[in-house]
Amino acid sequence: MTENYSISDLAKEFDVTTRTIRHYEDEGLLLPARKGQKRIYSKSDRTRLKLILRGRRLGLSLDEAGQIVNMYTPGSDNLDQLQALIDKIEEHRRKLYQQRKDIEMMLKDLSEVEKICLQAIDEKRGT
Amino acid sequence: MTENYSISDLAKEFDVTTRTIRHYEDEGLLLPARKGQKRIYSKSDRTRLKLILRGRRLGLSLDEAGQIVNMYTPGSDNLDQLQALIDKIEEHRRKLYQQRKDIEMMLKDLSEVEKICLQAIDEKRGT
DNA sequence: AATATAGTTTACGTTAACGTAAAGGTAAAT
DNA sequence: ATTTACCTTTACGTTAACGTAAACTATATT
Repeated sequence: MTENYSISDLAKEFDVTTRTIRHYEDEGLLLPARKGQKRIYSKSDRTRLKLILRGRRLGLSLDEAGQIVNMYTPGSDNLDQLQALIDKIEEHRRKLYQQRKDIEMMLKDLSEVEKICLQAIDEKRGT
Repeated sequence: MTENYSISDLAKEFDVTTRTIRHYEDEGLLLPARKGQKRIYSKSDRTRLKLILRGRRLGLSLDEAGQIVNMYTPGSDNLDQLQALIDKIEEHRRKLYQQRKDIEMMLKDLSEVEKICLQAIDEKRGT
């Protein structure tokens, strides 16, 4: 087992270009193994990519997305750093709350607009 | 009444630069009245700005944000266009659902990471 | 053996969303 | 009257996140 993926495997699965994936590597967000020249992506590489893309969908910069992903593998022994990490988590959490609020409001607004549209259509029909 | 605002009023309120607001005007997303040279923003101008910024926080491009805001003032008499608008609403709604899912997952992940951090800190303390 | 397919590196190009600087206008306060 | 505080337009600059093209390698298929 231990599932491996080629670059185009992942590109297809997540609907991005290979260029994008290589770019993430250039920026230090991914570091796949090599078999000769070719990149071999492990299950955990795939997970990292998935998390990065999730961050991007939420409007994060690559840098921010990278920081979030790095949270997942603390690897830090230092108390201060762990505390700093927790602070960052809290900060990001607040952003997510705000975003969720934005989404709820926008959904509500969209329903309003839709209602108005449907009424307008109905009136047209009545003519 | 009828509340009016200067450009810096809005800039302060929404924590953006005046440059940003003027840029939105350049791109046709805002069209404030003038008093001499100066821009005068009405209540509805302010609302438009608020909606645009909300869209931006959700990762929309200026263009997309503009389209959404324009939904709020259909102004269309045409049945087909109303139907098209409803379709766009539905499409955007799907995106918001996806985003909300992303947020929930990330919040869950953050909680996990936090838990691990706290445990690590606890162990350190135990030493 | 030749063609197709998928991979590689290097490097310049593009676009959106402003930043920033220059050069100036207007109105109130000192 | 001149300093202060905002406002204006014009226009070039910047950055992130890739796109795109060129030139090359390796493997597999016909």
